[in-house]
Amino acid sequence: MDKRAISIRDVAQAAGVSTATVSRALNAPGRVSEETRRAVLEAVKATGYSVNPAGRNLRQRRTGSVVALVPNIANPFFSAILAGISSVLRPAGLNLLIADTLAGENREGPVRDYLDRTRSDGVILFDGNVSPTALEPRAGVETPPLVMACEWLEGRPLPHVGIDNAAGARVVTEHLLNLGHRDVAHVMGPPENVLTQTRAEGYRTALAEAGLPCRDDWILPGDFSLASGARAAEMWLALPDRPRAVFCSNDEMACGFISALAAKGVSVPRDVSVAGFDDIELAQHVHPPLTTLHQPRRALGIDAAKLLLDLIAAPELYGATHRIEPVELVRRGSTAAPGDG
Amino acid sequence: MDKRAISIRDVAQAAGVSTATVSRALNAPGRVSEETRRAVLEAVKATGYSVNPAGRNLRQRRTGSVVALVPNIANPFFSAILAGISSVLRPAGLNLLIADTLAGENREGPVRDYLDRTRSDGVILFDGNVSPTALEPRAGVETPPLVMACEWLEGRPLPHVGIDNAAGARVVTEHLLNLGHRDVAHVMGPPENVLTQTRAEGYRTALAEAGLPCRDDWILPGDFSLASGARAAEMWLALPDRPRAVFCSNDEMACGFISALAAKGVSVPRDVSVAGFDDIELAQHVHPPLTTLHQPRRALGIDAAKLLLDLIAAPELYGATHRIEPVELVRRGSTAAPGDG
DNA sequence: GCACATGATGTAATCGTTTACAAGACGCGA
DNA sequence: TCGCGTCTTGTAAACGATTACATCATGTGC
Repeated sequence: MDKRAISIRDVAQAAGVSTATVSRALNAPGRVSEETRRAVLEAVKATGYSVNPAGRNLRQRRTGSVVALVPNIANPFFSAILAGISSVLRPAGLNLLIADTLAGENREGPVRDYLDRTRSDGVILFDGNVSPTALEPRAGVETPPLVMACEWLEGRPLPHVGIDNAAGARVVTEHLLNLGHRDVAHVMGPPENVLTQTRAEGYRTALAEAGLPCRDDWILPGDFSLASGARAAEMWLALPDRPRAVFCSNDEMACGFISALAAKGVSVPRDVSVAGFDDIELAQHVHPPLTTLHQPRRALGIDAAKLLLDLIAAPELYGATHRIEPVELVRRGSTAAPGDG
Repeated sequence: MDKRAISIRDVAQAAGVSTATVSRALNAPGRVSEETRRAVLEAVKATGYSVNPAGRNLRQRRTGSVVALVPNIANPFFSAILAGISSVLRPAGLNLLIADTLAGENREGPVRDYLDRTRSDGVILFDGNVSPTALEPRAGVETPPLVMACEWLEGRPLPHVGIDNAAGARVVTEHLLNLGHRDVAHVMGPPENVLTQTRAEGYRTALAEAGLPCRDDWILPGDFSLASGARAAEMWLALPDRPRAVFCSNDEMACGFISALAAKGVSVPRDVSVAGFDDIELAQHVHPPLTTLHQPRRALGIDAAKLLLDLIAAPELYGATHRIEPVELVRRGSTAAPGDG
């Protein structure tokens, strides 16, 4: 048994042809004769050869992998999306790399690292808060195609996959209004986040359409975390005239909100209706189960990966392509008409 | 501006040295004179050079990446573990690849694909149900170091990181016994799974130690899914003498169990105490919050990655190393003394 | 019978690094 | 002064694939 792994040379020798022919037989079967193709395939089987990606990548100036940059790997919101991405990438022969933008001190680091043709063939970026300079072209560094997913960068036309957040927020708010509520509060995400802003906009639009004023003191701060939802519940409790419906900008805050209320003996939805956004797994398991807006996470991942593959194949073809996945309101137990219980 | 990205040659030229010297200046600074080292670093900065991993990998016969093989990427149980892995890998200059063993038809595919030195520098395998043949050495293929995490392969001495599942299950069962329960049922995971078997063993040990018989009709089948937990609840309801305590082999089933009971008007923990295993995020948010055994998931990921790095550095040094993380019982609302409520 | 297109294959360059080996300079002890 | 180890550097050979180009045989149209 040899020490070195078998290479294309061994196959060539076994088949009695040159390495060029072996390569052609495997990658462009139409360009060799039927006879040699068979001989090569047989030699491949006999030797147990499989191509060495490092060699191929070097020659072809590719990396064979696509990187998904998420704000935080530990956030389970992304797992279904990553599964979708993986399901597209694997058949295409590409590896899925993951990294988080929060790793280390500066948010830019990982983005800069991977936004480089020698490091990845393409990037799917889930973080809309990277500094704009991180995406600037740098001298001597070719940048691979980039797809924004879920979040996006304001004022920068980049390919994007996501949902219509404003419309979604509007649907949720209208659901509360349709139940008969006239006083609807809103718990916001982190202020600088595009999702926060867009969802708040949808909320305001729905109120305006219904001819209702938008009261500033009914807009409560948050940061998308469970804890901030609980804090918002405290603020809500302290309001002189508590609105009987609350739309939280994401599910985690809605869950935190509900559980903090439960601890204070306030009943949902009898005393207050609470709705969320995202339809994370937790949403259907809290008590009461959460009314929320469903994001098709696996489909989003699949879309993002497909779009990226298209861009890799033909970088110039696409301007700022957008793919918007449809969303759906999921009515569960956490919302009800003001009188009900 | 040149078309081709800048390579080590450009740096060599700018610094007036050979490429070998540039390489040494960057990778083994002690082996060049202080003077040339400075010149090289300056040239690097001036040109904006960064090493091309494909070239390096080819020469060094490495891939620069480690792959985590999970049964199912979409399962959020793994996200915190992956975050832990990533936090160790990144500083070490390694990429984290993820793939699932369920992708495609055969469970072996991805394992075979990545268990190859030309494909990955190391593998962390979370699936204990891969066919043993998938790990067999193959002619012409060098296998990279492999670390089993969470699950393991019976009768095969492989490096492993995880917890003591038998002891954990025993602690949970003892908790129920200490509350005063004498009748404790058990909901099992998929029969062929090592975790299922080991946790069941811990359950039986605890019963035996307490001098209690282990009744076969109180051992209910399941498959680790929420739905199977709900089905187990139906079976429990149908039992002639319902045991007043149930230990579910994982949290998902415990949650399914509880919510199915709630639908039937059975109250937890008043009518029956329910405990789980894992302490997934959901556990603290169901109603009532679940008593369970906490697995330090991030720490497990960190451990697995560190062990793998050690193995990569010195493959021969380690036999079947095991690293066992301590676990902890988390008492929440789902368990109580038989009389309470 | 000739010019030329077509198809199949081999030769060798190339991708960008690292590193074995060699070589020159220098200092030091005998 | 000579021999030898140590430092520093350069030359060139890998690593393993793909592919531009050349070559040669064969077939086709006139």
